[in-house]
Amino acid sequence: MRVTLEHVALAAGVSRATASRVLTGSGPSSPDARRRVEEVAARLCYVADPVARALVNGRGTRLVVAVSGATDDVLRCDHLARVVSSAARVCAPEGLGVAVEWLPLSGPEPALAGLGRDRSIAGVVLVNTTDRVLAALPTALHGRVASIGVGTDSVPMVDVDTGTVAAAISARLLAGGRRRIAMLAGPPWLPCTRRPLLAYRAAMRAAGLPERVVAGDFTTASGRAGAAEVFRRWPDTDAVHAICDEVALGAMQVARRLGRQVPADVAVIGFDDLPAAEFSGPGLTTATHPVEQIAATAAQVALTGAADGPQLFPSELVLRETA
Amino acid sequence: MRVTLEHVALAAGVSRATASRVLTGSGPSSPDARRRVEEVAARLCYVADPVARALVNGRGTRLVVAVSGATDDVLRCDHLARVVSSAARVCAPEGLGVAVEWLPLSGPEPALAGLGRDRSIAGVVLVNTTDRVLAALPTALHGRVASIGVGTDSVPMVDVDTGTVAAAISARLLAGGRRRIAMLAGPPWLPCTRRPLLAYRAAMRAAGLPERVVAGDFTTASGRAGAAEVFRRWPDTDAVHAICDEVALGAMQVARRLGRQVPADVAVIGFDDLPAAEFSGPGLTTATHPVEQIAATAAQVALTGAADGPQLFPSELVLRETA
DNA sequence: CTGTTAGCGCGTTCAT
DNA sequence: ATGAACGCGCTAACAG
Repeated sequence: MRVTLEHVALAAGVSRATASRVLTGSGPSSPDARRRVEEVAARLCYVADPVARALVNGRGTRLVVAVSGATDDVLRCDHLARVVSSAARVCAPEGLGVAVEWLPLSGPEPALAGLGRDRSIAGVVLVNTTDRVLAALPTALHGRVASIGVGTDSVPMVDVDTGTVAAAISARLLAGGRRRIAMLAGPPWLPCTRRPLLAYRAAMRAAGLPERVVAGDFTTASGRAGAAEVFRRWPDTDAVHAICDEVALGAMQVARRLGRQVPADVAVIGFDDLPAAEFSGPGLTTATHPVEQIAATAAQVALTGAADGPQLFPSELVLRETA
Repeated sequence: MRVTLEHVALAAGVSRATASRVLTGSGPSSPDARRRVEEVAARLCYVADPVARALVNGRGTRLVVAVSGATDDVLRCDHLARVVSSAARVCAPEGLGVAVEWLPLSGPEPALAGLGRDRSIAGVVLVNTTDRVLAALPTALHGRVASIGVGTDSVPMVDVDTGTVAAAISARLLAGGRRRIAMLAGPPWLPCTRRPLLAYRAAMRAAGLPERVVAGDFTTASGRAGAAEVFRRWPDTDAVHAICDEVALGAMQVARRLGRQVPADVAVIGFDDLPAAEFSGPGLTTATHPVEQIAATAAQVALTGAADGPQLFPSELVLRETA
């Protein structure tokens, strides 16, 4: 039934070792043997068992996407789904699968330590990494880990260039005559959200304008709560810079409910360029986020260990009607 | 460095076999031995290597999500991402990973046959299954496959109850006074899209109304093209029943571009309840689609082989402004 | 109930 | 250049 290396070697009249050398391309082999083995392998549709292969060379069979968050609800978000799916596409050709793991924000770190011990793990992609996780990263993982968002000297990072695009967003709002600009920022414990926040602050300082910052997370509920707080504390706010589209969409709902016209009274800009941004009425001005490309790169880096310094992908403004 | 079963057995003063029996719970073991082994395993943070385990009992290390489609772009869609991510959540605790594979619509079937041969595959979840794939399914996969959409006697199916909800959608449109109702249907080669189509036809027939069907796929581009064709062939159309939200959103764009008011002139109903449906202006009336739940169930079935007949999950209408 | 033995399928030393 | 032998970590069959 199952065609193994043994069958191939037997049919080709060589030993398993020779057949292995030919098929993996490692080690010497005579042109004659090579031809025969390859012919037999093709005819028998032989494919090496990734499991046995992983066992012997200890490379593991799966890439783990590890997500930090307060609860394991973080495993349920659409953004993560895109990351996982994209990683799965780059893993499939190697015979590898993708798994997801939740890294709690606080409490002991059994999950993280477990990743270092698990021999079946070929690589780890960190998502929403915290300083705490970075510090506690098992050394056993060095060389086969990548982080989406923020990294360290020993863990390579991949992300979209949120700093540059956040500056462009501030510039866009200022150019449109807005002067009382609020930012709906990300969670303070999430290092990768600091870049857009710093860019916003720098822009406000350069323009001689006050900062109006409310922290939250990436949900529309957070957008609603954040906008409510903004308009309560600073009723004359004429622009909202949201950390992401979902937050922006939630903020728009509240703005309208409070009698503000968008964009006449309040301009809104998000980030991610989700499908919802195109179809919202009015169309949400936002910026692109190459999630799939970032995830694919992170997976490659985690698997190969080949990191050529931090990788920042560009983001482009998508101008619609809200700003 | 690496703590293996050998270490645990040694430290507990028993043989590997006994330690294995204790930890897997298979086979007899004295209470005394059990206590010692478990204590040592916990202290050493021992976790069995899923790779070695998979090699010996031949259960495989990954679940493959196999998607039929004209091109491998089907691996890039958001819906699939949700399926993969959800499957990954149920696989992770078992030490399994998830992979994705593209099954071409035509040409030879090396991909499908390869899945049957690959010993590293613990289970297969079919997505967008065609009759052709179902017919060519390797018997080696029997008992560890599940299909999202449509199945056969030997491959269990899991899906949302599209027939019932499509009937409810037709009823809603009719109750709203619509009489010239068009359907933007799915690809004819995709069996699982036949249920909503049949429900629509039955409703039209029962109401003594003519059918207006245009086939397409699940993209907004297809929604735009479909709507353009609908309004060209039947300019008096007063309602559009779209196979999914993306199509509905595209159709709405075209309807407005053509001077139709939504919902005054044309009612629109989609399916999926995507985030974009909530934020579109006007809010899109649609129906829920428990994608994550379906995918999780399909993964369970594929992994355990425990299929209690076809599983249909209910869908509920979400009434917003477009119908 | 337990320990010993024998593989699972493959890569990789060693000899030759 | 090739083949024999060993080992990866674990479970299953057997004998005690």
